[in-house]
Amino acid sequence: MRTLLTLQSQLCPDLLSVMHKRYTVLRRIYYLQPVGRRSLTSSLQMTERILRSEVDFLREQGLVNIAQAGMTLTEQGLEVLQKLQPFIEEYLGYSQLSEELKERLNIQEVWIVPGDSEHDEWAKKELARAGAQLIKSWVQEDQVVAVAGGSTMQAVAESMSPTPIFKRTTFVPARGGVGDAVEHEANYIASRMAKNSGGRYRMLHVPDQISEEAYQLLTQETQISDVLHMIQEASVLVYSIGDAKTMAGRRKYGREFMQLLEEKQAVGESFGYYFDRNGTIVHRTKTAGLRLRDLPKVGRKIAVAGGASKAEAIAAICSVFPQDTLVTDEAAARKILSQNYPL
Amino acid sequence: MRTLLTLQSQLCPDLLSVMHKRYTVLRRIYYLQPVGRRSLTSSLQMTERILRSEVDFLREQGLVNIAQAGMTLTEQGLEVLQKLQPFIEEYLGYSQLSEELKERLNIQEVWIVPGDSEHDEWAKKELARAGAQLIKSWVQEDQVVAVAGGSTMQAVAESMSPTPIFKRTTFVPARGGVGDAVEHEANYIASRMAKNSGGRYRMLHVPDQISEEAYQLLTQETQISDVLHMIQEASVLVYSIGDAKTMAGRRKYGREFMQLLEEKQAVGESFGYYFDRNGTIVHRTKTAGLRLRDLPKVGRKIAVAGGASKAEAIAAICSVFPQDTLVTDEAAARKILSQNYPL
DNA sequence: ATAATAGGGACATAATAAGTCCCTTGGAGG
DNA sequence: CCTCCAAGGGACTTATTATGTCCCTATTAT
Repeated sequence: MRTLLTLQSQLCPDLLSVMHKRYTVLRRIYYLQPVGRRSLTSSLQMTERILRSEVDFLREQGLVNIAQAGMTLTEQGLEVLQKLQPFIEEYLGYSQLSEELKERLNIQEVWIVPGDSEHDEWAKKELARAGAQLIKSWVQEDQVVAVAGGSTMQAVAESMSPTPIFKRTTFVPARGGVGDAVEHEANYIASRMAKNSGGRYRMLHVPDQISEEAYQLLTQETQISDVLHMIQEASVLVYSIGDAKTMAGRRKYGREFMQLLEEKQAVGESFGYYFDRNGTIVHRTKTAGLRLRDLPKVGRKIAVAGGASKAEAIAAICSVFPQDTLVTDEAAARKILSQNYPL
Repeated sequence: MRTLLTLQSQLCPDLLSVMHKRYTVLRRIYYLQPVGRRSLTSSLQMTERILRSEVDFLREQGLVNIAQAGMTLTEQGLEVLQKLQPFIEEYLGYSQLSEELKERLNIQEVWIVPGDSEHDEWAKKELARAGAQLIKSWVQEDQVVAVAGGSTMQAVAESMSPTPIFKRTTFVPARGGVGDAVEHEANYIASRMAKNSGGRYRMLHVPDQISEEAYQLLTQETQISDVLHMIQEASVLVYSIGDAKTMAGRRKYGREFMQLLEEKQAVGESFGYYFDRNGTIVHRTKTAGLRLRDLPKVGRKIAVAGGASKAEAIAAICSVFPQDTLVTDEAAARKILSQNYPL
């Protein structure tokens, strides 16, 4: 069933919102029947005229009965109401979830996609698609978008599609390479995003783990300092959140490093910063790029992360710095809400 | 799955057609890609402007890629196309079916609802709902609607909903009682239709099987002759089709009558006329009301009948007199098309 | 009786869809 | 190398639809 709803949300998103609106009207009539137009409008917070058009339509379809005493559901209307309920709940369970998450994590905006992106490839694509759409809706001309690395970010990059605005958008890596596989490196992802969206990109080639002297020298190169400046002026930051266990398996760092993370109880990582469940930074990768203190200047910070195993890390990063937008999946959302992570 | 589509077809039918339209565009692009706007318009028989709006939307959703060389599907677009296919086929399989039926039976208009109304209560309601909607869309002010009897007609009556036009509509039975249960009698059904639609009704109380003398006397009563005149001036006739087997079980006629029907190979009945598979009338109930020779004067004749077992009867009645509208279900439609009933 | 609430009609206006025409660009073919 | 065709895209007008606004009449409970 989910499939149809998901497909429709791509092919005709209005369909679902209209369906939802009419369903809401139906349900409200059912609860209050017989009810007049005026009380319905105030109850539904619609303008009277709009409500009236909807009601006229519903009557035309034979779903509501409209008489002197007020409106009532017909037998058919009741049937539709009842049979539609599970679908609607599925459709808007997420918006309810997202409301709860917003409050719980103190985030301005939360998008939730169905499923578990950790185990379901389709769900991961949905997550990425949502992220890509969000970027598209937020970017304006001549802005810089800083992107982090990781497999989720890669999926986002592949979901980008061209729009005229992107022609004047520059994608930059939030930080230099962090020792991942090439296709997960921020540099690569910035380039893919630009490729798929029709935008420009700049790379930041600063090796990890170099001496302080070498670093200072490098950052004086105009090629590099230019990009560094762009990064610090980024209007949008898009990043994902790694969880401790996956990090442990993937990073090429040595055993001591893993022990350090374990000792300090790191639960997650984002663009090179490792944090514990209280949101305390326990380690930072030594590489050039966006620093924590640059974040307040970034206009929009979009976190894209899903899967139940990342729940703790997602919850924790909200304490690291104030989030404004989170794109996640149902699995992570429910896990976060079901557990009492510290604020 | 069917449920969601069915519900949506009630709650937001126009949006489903939008979905269909976009799907068609997607599919055509897939076949012809890379394809230009002009060739698409001629191929899809849309105006250029409309096609353009749709394509813009699809690009916005990241489903099509739009480049100098023409339009192509994105990976996502292909995915949506493929996953949506079964749903679309389900949604419009019926319109294809109805095209075939129109040609096969030489009917102007055919409506098909999902399922088998013989075994599925929900399907029967759908059938009735479609019938009721059709009546609603055809009736104009101050017209007379003649209705026949039967359980299907009863369901149609219960699916009627009020509309201003019905206030000036009169429902009359097509013929007098035919010895069925009260709730299946044409008289009762006319009254229920009027009740549920907000219209007026007149009854025709002429007993079956009375002597010729008594009949002549009765039809001179103004009460009765008035109604008879109304019937003969009916603008819309709504009737169902009974199949031989059900008739055998339900009628209260004696064994001789059943033998007669069997002898003459009757396959169906409509408003008192029994016919064989060639469309020859083999018996007519002796009761007052609409006669076959009145039919050409009736503006619109709507037959509502479903269920596989009625397939033969439905096919046969098209030879009895020219049909213009048939409302049936998937089961009957497929059965009719799968068999070679005589023309 | 009367006040409150019901639905419904009518019309202006805002928003959006659709029709129409023309432009620039890139590539295939002469 | 040039020409021409078909590609997408911009810009404007017109038609259609949705919405806002205001007011009317009928019913019903007090």
